[in-house]
This record gives sequence, structure tokens and C-alpha cells, in this order.
Amino acid sequence: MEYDFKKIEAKCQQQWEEKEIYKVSNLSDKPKYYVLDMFPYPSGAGLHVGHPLGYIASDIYSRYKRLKGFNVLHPMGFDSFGLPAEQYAIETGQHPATTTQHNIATFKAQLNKIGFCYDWSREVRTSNPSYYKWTQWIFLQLYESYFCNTQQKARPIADLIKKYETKGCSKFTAAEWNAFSKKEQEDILMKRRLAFSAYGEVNWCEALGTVLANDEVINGVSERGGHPVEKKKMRQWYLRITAYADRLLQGLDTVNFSDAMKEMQRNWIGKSEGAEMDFHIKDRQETIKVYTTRPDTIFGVDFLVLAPEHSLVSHITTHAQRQSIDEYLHYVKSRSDRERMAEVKQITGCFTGAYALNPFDGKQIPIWIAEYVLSGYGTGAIMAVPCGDQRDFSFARHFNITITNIIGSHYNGQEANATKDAVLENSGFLNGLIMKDAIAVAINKIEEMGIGRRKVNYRMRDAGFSRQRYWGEPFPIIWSDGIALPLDAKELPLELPFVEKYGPGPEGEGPLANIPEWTAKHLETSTMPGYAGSSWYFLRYMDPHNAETFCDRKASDYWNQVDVYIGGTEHAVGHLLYSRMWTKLLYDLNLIGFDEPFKKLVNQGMITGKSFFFQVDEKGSIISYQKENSSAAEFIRFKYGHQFVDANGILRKSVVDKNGLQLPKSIKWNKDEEGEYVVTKEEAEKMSKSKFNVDNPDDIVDKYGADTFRMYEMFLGPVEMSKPWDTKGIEGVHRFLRKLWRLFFDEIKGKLWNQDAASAEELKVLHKTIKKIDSDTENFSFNTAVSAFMIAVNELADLKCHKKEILENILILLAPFAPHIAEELWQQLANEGSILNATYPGYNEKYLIEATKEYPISINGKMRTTISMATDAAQPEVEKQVLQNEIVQKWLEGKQPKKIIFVKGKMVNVVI
RNA sequence: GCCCAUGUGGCGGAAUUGGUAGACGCAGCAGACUCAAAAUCUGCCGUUCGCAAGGGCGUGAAGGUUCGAUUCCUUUCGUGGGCACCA
Repeated sequence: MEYDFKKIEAKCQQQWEEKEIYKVSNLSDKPKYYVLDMFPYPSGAGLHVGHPLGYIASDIYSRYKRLKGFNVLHPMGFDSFGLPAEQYAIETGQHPATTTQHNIATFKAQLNKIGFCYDWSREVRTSNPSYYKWTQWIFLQLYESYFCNTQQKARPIADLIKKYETKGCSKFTAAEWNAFSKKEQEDILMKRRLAFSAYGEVNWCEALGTVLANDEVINGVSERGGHPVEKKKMRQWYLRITAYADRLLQGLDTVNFSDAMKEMQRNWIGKSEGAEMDFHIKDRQETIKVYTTRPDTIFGVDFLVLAPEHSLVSHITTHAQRQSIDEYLHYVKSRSDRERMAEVKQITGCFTGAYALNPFDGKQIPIWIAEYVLSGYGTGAIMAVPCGDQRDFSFARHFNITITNIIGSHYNGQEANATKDAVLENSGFLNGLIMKDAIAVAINKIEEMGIGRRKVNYRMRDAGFSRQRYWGEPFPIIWSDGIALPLDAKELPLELPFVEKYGPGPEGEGPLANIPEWTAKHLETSTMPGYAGSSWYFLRYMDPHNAETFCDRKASDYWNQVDVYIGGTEHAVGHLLYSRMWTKLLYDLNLIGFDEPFKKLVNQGMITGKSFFFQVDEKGSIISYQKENSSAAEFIRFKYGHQFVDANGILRKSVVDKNGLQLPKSIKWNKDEEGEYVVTKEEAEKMSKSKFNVDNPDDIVDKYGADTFRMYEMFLGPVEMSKPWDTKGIEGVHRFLRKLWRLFFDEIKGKLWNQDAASAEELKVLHKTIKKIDSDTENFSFNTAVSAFMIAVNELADLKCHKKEILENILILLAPFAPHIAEELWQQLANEGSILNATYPGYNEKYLIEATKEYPISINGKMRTTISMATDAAQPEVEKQVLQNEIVQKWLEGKQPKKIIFVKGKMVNVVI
């Protein structure tokens, strides 16, 4: 009998489906385990070989936990709202709902071929009204809540209203509150709501009449069409995630994420401690509030810099500087935040003509504006200390501003020195203090003088939560005289209406603004962003069909946190912070019983695709790629090049002719004995449809089977690492499965297995393998597990072992990795039931004990020979044996060793 | 620019806490079986000097700590990812 993977895989998948073997119950006396994948966005390109990497890992882990006796929840769904579907709709006129449904069907078919153990009865789709009903409902909870600073948690806004009505607050009395108009009251409340509306800047493209994602803006112009893009203020919705900044930071200590991941989130939140301080402006009433983490450097301030968007800019600009400032503001409008931060070498700025006064010594300080100061961070104004900050230094140099040195010899005049250890000079009352001690002294003085205060600042900003788009959740909000009125929960879902046109509405509003029935009801015309639905989907899987609530409390209490969450690092900050915040909100409102969604996070690396590029010469012809002078050369993408270029990056003319390829340019062929060719440039890039470098898993599954595909993706390398896709090694994995098969079947003799008792040697192979596979699987080290399987099968083949006692345990170990072949052989061995419900074998240390060890012997740290010695030998005995050794004596040349280092069970080092 | 990750044979990668660098697999070379091919099996396979025995050099680069460094520290270069409206 041969290994006919096609037949086996089809048969097993059918059996499993018939028996509903992946169906998971919320009622079980087994301990629960929740393994979750980041659900995919179902793009039109279908699944590529990069997608399944994490899915295979989580599938292996889920099956492993099941064999270990857990009730495992391992669901899958689709993040099906988003921009690409809408873009596709604009281009082709097909409704996003149609294309999305089609794409999901493709994805599911592809996923099923790989043999994942999803319980599809729990599938969620964020674009289904039955799902986004609850996304809208949670939005209403956010809208109806505020963050209580005393209790550090969300509370119903009704509590706040009651407080205002009865006690007032520091800004107004209860009587004043009650006298406010409805609009005034709502405006005040809006400043506290966790979902709130305010004005914010967006990338506005006049020519396209729409708002663009940062992604769609390249070098200040739109990606499509290359039209100019500028900043525009528009009413937006936001989530007050900054309120949760501290809890998001603290929560990191309670979860098992990688240090790198925690670091990224901490940096994103960007908590810093410092002071806010007011500077008086010469001859004017206004003051400029700056935020600084280094109040100790106050006497080194040589100028102030305002963000160009700062509200005071137009007030303080002098007549003489007016024109220059206007020109500069015009220039800045075309620049993205990213460009403003990235291009630090290009120093730009403009003097306003105004001066501020140093609050301590009254020194006049010129006020500039510059794009390197961002309006969204701190107060949008900084005090520049050129001797201590490199950007300030470069700026001062560039514009010939005098630099005050307050750190003596620590400043060399060539570059800034951000030290905190210098002793302050030229610093008034701070003279003689070490900088890090002076910080507190300075803040105390500032507070004492009433010109500022201690301030904790966050880099994180509130999250923009509206999009001027169609394919997203509509906001359950009606506008009435500038007041946002929430819909009643009973009216949900507020369904997305059908539209004819997906183009933008008037004034950059979303497509919903084009629908008279929508605008007649004064409904909000923007929609929620992609991350809305994905911020809470892990809860819906627990209770996916509940029409009464987003997730029954019993279900969320049983499944609780996601035990392992697997996904890419590209979601490190965005999605993970948002879902952590939503979880905290639901927890605060006592709707769920935990305030961190993900107990453990595993980041899978990306499988990069291979892209190929043609080098083009001055005349516009394709030439062979040359490493030299290629930096200045021009390259054009060779679409789908990975399908035609050989392992050395060579494209043959014969291949071009055979496949009827149309090349974008004329080509100058090189010639060798095999014919005409051209060398292309290879680059590893993210796999994506737009890069034309996508490989499809279906082809691999058809050719080698799902089991081979699964094991090969794992064998490529550690799950967390990025790696280029290459099918070179897949034969090896396939050969391994065939070799395993041959332990059970022989083409001539047929069944090979027997009931004989296993030998000590065979038991040693088995138990060594159990130990290794068990710990590697537990640690997500799947690549080394695959190699351990290969070693085990090689050794059992060498031992000609066909004993059921050994083989059936190997099958259980293998079942998570290659479920189909394991199931088939399990049944062939005449075992009862499915292998999916087998019990994971334990290993017994007694089979692994060795009496002797082959010790490596080093001379001065270099390995020279090995000596076999008893495992329990002590140092004196070891030294004796080592010194008797011929090779050691040769290196000693008759001398006595200075020292002999012996590490039991490890090695011996003779130091001469 | 900032933040994070990463760099080991021709290739993917392995190496529990600092202790035999290159497991396992691919590719390659030589051989067995075969009329032949496929499949399968056996051996070799970092580099360099050497007939060999045996040695030198080797984990991006340069330093350092240590009896001993792929692993720890400092500096530096390359590559990939993220940077708030792609998801």
C-alpha cells in the first residue's frame, strides 16, 4: 500500500466533518483552553503561503492541548470591513458585500484544504449586521461612559451628570450647570466621553475630493493620480484611549508578551514626566505654554519653537515677518507628520519676530516656528536648549542663533550633549547642582512661582475613530443642532444602506452623505475604522449566536482570557492597544470579568515573497543587473517574476517565449551556451497582491498534500522569525512522511507492524522523542520538533522497528502536525475512535539514563579530543583519566597544566 | 529620524543557564540496485594548508570580559518591520 495523501486527506476531512469532531461546547468538565489567531482580512488575492504560518502553529498547539485533555476553543472568522473592498468597488462597481462574500468563500475553501480544526459554527464576520450590531452597541457604551480619574475606571456618564446637577465641579457650580443650555451641557460632556467628537486634521485631497489614509499619501501627493494633499480640519470621532494610558502600561506587567512587544507598546504610549511652564511674550498679554522633560535646562533656553499649527502663531507674528511666516505655513501644509519627523537633516523654520521672556532671568528669547515641533504632542511648543538637544542644536546652527552653554566642559561646541550628569553653570539659582538633581529643584520653583506645574505627558494621542468611507460600521448617532444623540440600543443594528456610488460625498464626507434618506435623518455620515470590529471579536467567538447580548457573561466567565493569541507584529501597537482598551472598558462596566484580553501573545514572523526587478539603462532598455553602480540605477518590477526566474536570478529568453510573456521594455539579452538570458535583481518583500509576488498554498497542497505543507511551513524556521518563501526543501519533508509510511507498509509485504515487545533501544528512541516533541510543542519550537520527528523515524528505520507499541505513540505525537496521515495509520492499526481524541503519551526518564558520557576535552578552550567516562565520575577521577590521554599529553609537552576545569555532564578544559 | 527585530556553510536553519559550532533538511558529488528511469539505500559535503597524520582560520565588522563567547558588554555596518486613515 502506498502513501496516497490525496485519498487519505479527503477521507479524513470528510470523516471529521461528518462526526463534527471540531465542534466545541461551552459545557465541559475539562479545563478550558483558548487558542486564537488574528483573523484575516479576506482580500481578493486569496490566501497566500504567508497567511497559514501562524494558523498552522496555532492549529498544532490547539490539537496538542486537546490531546493533553483540554476543552479547546480554536475559532476562525473574518475581519471583513475595510478599505480594499471599497477601493475595488469604486474601480469595478461591484458591491463590497458581494466581493467580500466571494473572497470569504475562497479563503474558507483554502483554509479547509490545509486541515485546520476550526469550529466553523462559531465563525464571525465583522461586516455582518448581526455582528456589527454589537460593535455599535459597544460604541454606545463608550459614548455613554467617562473616565473617572479618582477611581481610574470608566463609569456611566449619567453618574457625572448627576454630580454636575447636584454638586457642580471645580469649573462651575450645580446652579450654573443647570442654567447651561442643552448644547452647552453636551459640549462639556463631550469632553469627558470615552467616544467623543471633535475637530481633527485629515489628509485632504482636493482633486480626488476625499480624505486619504497616510498610506495613500506619498511625498505629499496622492498615491492615485499624484494630486496634492493637504491638511484639513474636519469633525471626527475619537476614542479617549489616553485616559487608559496608565492602565495600559500597568497591564503589560500581567501579560505574557515578548519584551520587544511590551517595549513597543510602552514607547507608543510614551509616558514621560516633566513640567509645563508658561513663558510671557514681550509686549503682549498671552503666554506660551511649553512642555519639557528637562526643566533643569531652563537657563540654556535660547529660543522657543511653536508648531506651525499653534494657535498663537498668527497673533504674535510681527508685521515684518508676516510674509515669511505665511509662506512657511503654506509649505508645511503639504508635509505629512511622517516626513516632518523623518527628514531631520533638512532644517526648516521661520522667525515670528516675537520674543518671549525667560521667567527666571527675563532674558529675551526669539520665538520661531518649525515643522519638527508637532502640534499633537505636549503643548505644541518647546523651549529649545541647543547645548543639550541635538535637534535644537542643529536648528540654532542653521539659523545662527547664539548658543548658551550651561554644562561647561560637557559641551564641546560641535554637538549637543544630552547628559544629566553635568554640573550646571550660567544657571542662576541652579548653579552648582547636578542636572538630574536640579530637575526637581526647578519644578518646585516653577510651582512655587505659579508659572507652571509638574506634568505627566503621553506621546499617545486619542485614537481617530471615524473614516470618511462606506465599507465600515455606521455610527448609531443622529446630529441635532450640533448635538450628537445616540440611537437607542433597541434600534440596533443601524444597517449600512445600499449605495449606487462609492465615491466621496460633498466636502469630503463619506459616501453615506450622498444618500438622501440617510442625511434626511441627520445620521452621522462617517463610518467606523477597521479596528472597531476587531477590538472585541475574541469575545463573540465565545457566544457567537447570542441575539440578546454581545457575549453572555457565563460564556465569557468560562472561556475567560485568550490563553494564546497568535499574529504578526504589524499589529503590535494598533490592534492590540485598542482591543486591550475595549476589554478594560467592558471590565469597568462589569460586563466581563477580566481586563486583559490576551494572556500570552506569540508573534509569527512574516513569510516574505521574492520579488524580481529589471535594471534599466539610460536608453530605457532592460539590461542585466550589475551590483556595481546599481545604487544609482533605475529598476522596474518584473511582475510575477518569481514564477519565471531561476535560482540564480536569471531569466531565459526561452522561458519568456514559452510562456508568452510581455515584457514592459525592450531588452538587451546576454548570451551563453544555453541561449539568451538577462540577470534580474532579487529582493525579499512582504507578500502582497500589489507586489505581484504571491504564492498560493493550494498548489502546494495539491502537489504534496496538506500534511507535507503544514510540516514544511513549520520546518522553515522559528515561527517568530521572518523568512523568505522557497519550496526548495519541501521534498525533504515529503520524503520524511513517506519514510514514516514505510514503517507501517511495504509495497510487497503489505502490513509490517507487529505486537512484539519493544527493546530497550527502541524505548529509548520513543521516550527521547516524546520528551523532545512535548517540550518543543509547548514552547512553539515547531521547526526543531519536525527535525526530531525526522531523527526518530530515521532511527526506527535503522532499527527496523515495526512494533505497534512504539509506532502508535509516535503517531499521537505527530497528530497535531500531520493530522491526516496520523489518523489514517491510527485507524490502520485498528485503534478505536479518532486519533484526535487519543491521550498524549508521557515519557519515562528511566529509559533515557546513560551510564557513560563522551566528554569533550579542550586544551585552552579549544576542543582537541573526546574521552568516554562514567556519567557520575568525580573531578579527581576525571583529571586522572584526562592526563593519561595521549592527545592531552601531546599538547602538554611534558608540562603540568595550570588548571583543569571540569563541568560535570558538560566538558573538561585543560589550561596550560 | 524614532522604535523593534535580525545577521551562523551554496540555501532554510540547529546549538537548555557562556561549555564539542553547523543537528535536521535542501542542493551538490561519488557509489549500490535497475536493461534504463523513477523510487529507495550507502558514503562525502564550512574554508584553507597537507599524500596522510594533523594543523590554521571561521557565527556581519572592530574591540572587551572569561579557563572558555554564536551566546554577555561597548562601538559600528547591513537587512526587515512599525510609526497613529492599509488591515
